[in-house]
Amino acid sequence: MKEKEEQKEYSYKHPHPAVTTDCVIFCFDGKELNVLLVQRGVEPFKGAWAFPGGFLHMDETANQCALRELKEETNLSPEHLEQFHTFTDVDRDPRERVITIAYFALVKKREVIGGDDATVAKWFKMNEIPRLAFDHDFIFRKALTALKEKIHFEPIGFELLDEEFSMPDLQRLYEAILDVKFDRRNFQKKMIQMDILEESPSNEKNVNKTGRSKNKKWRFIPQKYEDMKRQKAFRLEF
Amino acid sequence: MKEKEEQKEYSYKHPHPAVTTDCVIFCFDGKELNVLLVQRGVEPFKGAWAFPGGFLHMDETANQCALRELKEETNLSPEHLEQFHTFTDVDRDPRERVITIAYFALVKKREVIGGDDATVAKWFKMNEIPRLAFDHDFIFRKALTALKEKIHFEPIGFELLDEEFSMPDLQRLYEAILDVKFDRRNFQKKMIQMDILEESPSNEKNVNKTGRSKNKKWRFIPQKYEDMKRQKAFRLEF
DNA sequence: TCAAAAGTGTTCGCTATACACCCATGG
DNA sequence: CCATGGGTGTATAGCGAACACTTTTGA
Repeated sequence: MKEKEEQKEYSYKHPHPAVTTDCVIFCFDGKELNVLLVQRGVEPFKGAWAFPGGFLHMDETANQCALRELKEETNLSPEHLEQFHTFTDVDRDPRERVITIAYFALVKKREVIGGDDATVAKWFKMNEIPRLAFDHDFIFRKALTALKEKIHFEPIGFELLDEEFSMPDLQRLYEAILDVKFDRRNFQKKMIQMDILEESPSNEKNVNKTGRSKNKKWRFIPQKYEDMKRQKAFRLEF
Repeated sequence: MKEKEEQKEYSYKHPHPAVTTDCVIFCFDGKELNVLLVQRGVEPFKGAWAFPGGFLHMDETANQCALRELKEETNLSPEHLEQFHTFTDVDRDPRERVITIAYFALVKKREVIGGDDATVAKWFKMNEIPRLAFDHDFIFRKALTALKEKIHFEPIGFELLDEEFSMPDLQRLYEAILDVKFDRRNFQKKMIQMDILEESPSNEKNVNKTGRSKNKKWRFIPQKYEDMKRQKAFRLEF
């Protein structure tokens, strides 16, 4: 045993597990959900795909760690990371005892992604996701569940869309996330009466002879959402 | 520095945080929610009240750790522990870097509680909770929020009641947890039409001349809940 | 004896749901 | 030209919300 090469500088009276964060990042390509994966460059699971993440530093919170690793490995900086579960199975990492604090986030369309060093990062459509490293398959299933639950209570879906979007865009997004089909007219009615959207000014220019708009765009107004939330609970159900 | 006295036997190449679990345990005394606290016997925060919990062993999951500590410190063994958040503030423990995985659970009425060794454990009414050790005040607020959210989707409230309970009992429970007031008749109607309850056989014996029952009791039927859940989502809203 | 709790049904208004037509776009 | 997608309105049924009277219990 060459102890010199593997210097163990940090000692504790009791054993400590290693702690990592992992991020499940979703985007929407207009048709379906996509998920961001990075390809592992080192053992274990070298070559396999996994969620971006890494070890917690002693001077950062888990949230900061997740943001840092995400920036390093994929150049993404989501506005809002949501911690959804901590995974602690004893054997989930073959190297040593590692627990991981998992986050999910939604990012607009397909912002730039690029590895820092040799990291390869890539978007995967939901039905093209390969077998993942470690217990990341399990983490992914939990993330999907957490996302579905969350979107019932918070209008986080808008983080996936451009500032201006059409009602069918929004509907496709919700249908992709919740894996259901809605009636167009009822979906629109519900969205409008929630009073968190605003018509785009450009709609006025696109009125045809019969008085109907074409290619109608909407905007999500966070302030309106805050106002609405104070009165009644947000509840997105169909 | 007397290194001998403080033997550091576990060494790592990179620094590792310590990992603990903490449990926020709720019970219902028929009128309001209560929370289980233990009094700390050692520094830091010696004498202060905190949630039962302790350090994660290397051969157990966080869930097992939470159950073990709970059993040791309070002699409780809840059927279902719900992990709701992991707290990672850098300075949340003055001794060293410690992150804690927090759980909440609901237990029936006032089952036995007793410390293992010198641990003092005690139920506190919601409005009589003292300042807590560490960041446990913060953890508590998060636990309450998590409980309220959870009870909208899962009929976990029944874990707090005896096998047989009256409708007013159940209503008081929900009112205590959600901090709202319901109309008796609408509450009962909603509960009944969810089709997860069953009348107690003893109700038949308690019918008076006018044909009404008195002291009517109900039971929660998990199987009915499973059946119902397959058809439509459980949604407890008023 | 009296006040508070508990058992029981009905009405109304809103909203979720189902549904049809016309126009625009692009292949 | 035709198929697909998108813009718009109405009718109905079911559920949530408001509400009153009587009996029982216990102070």
